[in-house]
Amino acid sequence: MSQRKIRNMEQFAALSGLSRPTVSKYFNDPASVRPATRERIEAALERYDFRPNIYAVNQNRSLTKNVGIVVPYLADPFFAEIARIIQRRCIDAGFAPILYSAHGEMKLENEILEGLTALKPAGVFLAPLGRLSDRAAVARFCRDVPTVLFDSNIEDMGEAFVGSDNHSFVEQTVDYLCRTGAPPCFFEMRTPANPNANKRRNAYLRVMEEAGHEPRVVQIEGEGWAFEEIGRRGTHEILDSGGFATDTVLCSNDRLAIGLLSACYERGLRVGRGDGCALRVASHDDHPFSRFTCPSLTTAAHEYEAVADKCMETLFSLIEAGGRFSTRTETLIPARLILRASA
Amino acid sequence: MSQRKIRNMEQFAALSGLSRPTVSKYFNDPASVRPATRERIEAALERYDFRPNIYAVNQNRSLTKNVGIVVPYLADPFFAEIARIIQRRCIDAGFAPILYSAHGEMKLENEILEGLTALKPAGVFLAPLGRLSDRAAVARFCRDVPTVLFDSNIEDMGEAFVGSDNHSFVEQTVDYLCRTGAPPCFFEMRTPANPNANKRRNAYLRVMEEAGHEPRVVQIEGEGWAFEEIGRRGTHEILDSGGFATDTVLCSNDRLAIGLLSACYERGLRVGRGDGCALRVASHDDHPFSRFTCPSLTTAAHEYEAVADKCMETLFSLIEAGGRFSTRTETLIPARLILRASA
DNA sequence: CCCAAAACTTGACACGCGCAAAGATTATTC
DNA sequence: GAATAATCTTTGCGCGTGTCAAGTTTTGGG
Repeated sequence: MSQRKIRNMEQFAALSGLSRPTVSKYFNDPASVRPATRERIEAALERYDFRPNIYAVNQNRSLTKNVGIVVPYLADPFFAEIARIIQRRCIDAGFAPILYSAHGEMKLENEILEGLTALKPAGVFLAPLGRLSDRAAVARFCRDVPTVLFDSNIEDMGEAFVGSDNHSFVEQTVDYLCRTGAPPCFFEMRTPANPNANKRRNAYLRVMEEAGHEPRVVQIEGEGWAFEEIGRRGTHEILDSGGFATDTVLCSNDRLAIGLLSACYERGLRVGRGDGCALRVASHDDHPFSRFTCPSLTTAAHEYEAVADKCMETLFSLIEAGGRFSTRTETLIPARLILRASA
Repeated sequence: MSQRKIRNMEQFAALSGLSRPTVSKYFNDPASVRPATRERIEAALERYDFRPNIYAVNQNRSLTKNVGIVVPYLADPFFAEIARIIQRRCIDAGFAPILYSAHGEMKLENEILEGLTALKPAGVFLAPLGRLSDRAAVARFCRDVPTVLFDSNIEDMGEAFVGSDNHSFVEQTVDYLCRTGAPPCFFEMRTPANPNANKRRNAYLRVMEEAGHEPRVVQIEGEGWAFEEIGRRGTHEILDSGGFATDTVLCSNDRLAIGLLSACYERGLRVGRGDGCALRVASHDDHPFSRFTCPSLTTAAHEYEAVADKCMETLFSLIEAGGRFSTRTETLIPARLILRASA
């Protein structure tokens, strides 16, 4: 490799014995130049290791190759995992994904959206904070940037939504629990940030009624994203004041369940479906750690890959459609029940 | 707010009744213009909502406001947490942090570094993969971009290193365990990806010898980043073949410990320091979930905030120094012992 | 070998802003 | 109120690439 540094495409074109416009064409679409020409460029590319200045490139483009991925809380392994998969898909598709986390704060989400607008991305995957989102700011963003909402739906916002079929999640866990023991009560936060929580509660109510069981919802207090601690404290409070109404608890999500299991352990309460167990616990999400709780957690799993694939597919057609869909589509992906030791 | 869209700074300057260079000065440093002028610009800003085109801005700046943050595996909550704090600090300091995860793959780490070079960042925080890193690629990157290594040290690479004082971590856990019961054996992966693992083993050997105890290292097989599963399987294998040499186990890191605790639970083996407990377990990192394991995990905690602060401080002085330090500094931050139920 | 089509070169303008020099206008100080 | 400093305006070049039009060369088919 030559030591000499290439300053711009002009120089590089000269070194490869071609004109700058031809080289420019190549970088925009390698298939648009004659094979022999492509080979010459690629040979030169190996020797001189030149990359077009992305700032100069994007200055004239109205549409960049950037794709934004915005999640509400990256320290939540569920989002880390889904972001990881989407990001990989973007790279494989030739896009430049940029990952952002709002860290649970509205202010930060707004800042991210504003900064992202300035990047002129080809498209954005946005999992909004939910209840804490600044709806006006999100709406403004969706107006300016082709956006696919995921995980957390906000009505009429973005060009499409890809998320979980919460009814499928709850139906499967409730069905299983009812089939194998007492009907579950439903354990959740009173004021959840995420709209999925409300959908899950409603699904629980419906499924229980359809099955002829009396639904019982247990709501605990707590704000923020420290779900495990909220679940742990809430469980202690419930156990201090008489315990759960049934011996079967269905948690709104795995992180609450992790806290619940932790509290049960602290009290010497055995959880599981065997003899000597005081409680059965199930949940939703298949959080990466739910395999390692004590006992391991029976849960309804997201189809991470399917969600990511559907997201990508949706964004592709959105980009091809020029950034707008005529009608907003909503895709809900069903769950997969995973039986483990807790229920 | 006027509906009319501002195309460029020229237009915006006209609308605020000023010249473009003055407005340009304002955006580069609001304090560099007269207060009266600033007010006029900010008034116009509220009415017209203009932002300089970042691509045009960065094209001419030799130094952008971008800061890269590269971690080896974002689905590991430890990295999610440290990245979160650093990112916030960057924003507060007026930088534009961009977060990347290599997802445990060398190929991806290389791609990230290449793409990051093209962004001409003011500086980069890099936590390399470690053993799996392409040393030549990392070296080349560090040559081109002002880099502060963190978490995982690679000799002589980057302008500075900020990480954990692994000796302090191990010293505190070993001391505590020896003081309160049997000296621990050391539980780790045979071929760890992260250099900290080796430092911890060496520290264990030294501290044990200094205390006059015989060190015992237990190594389990496994590749990749699924530490919990590796720890769980490894523990089962050990328990199948006679068990640990002592009733006290010190894990190299919390994620292995989570797997170990999971395996113990599956076998009905009680962990903790009370009567009827078969095993004491301690570890290192204060992983965000170690509070909720069963039992909760005694561990040596990273000073997340201190590490992040030191990282920022180092990058600031690096940027001020023009991207190069005359001598490479290494900062090691000691641990804080956190006593919980497992030991 | 000729001819049309395809692919290339040449030359030039555009993008939006940083930056610098020179002159004009304000603020500050004594 | 004059001298000085600070700030602003005007003018214009430069950054590296996209893109276009016109002209030139190469390619492939008959």
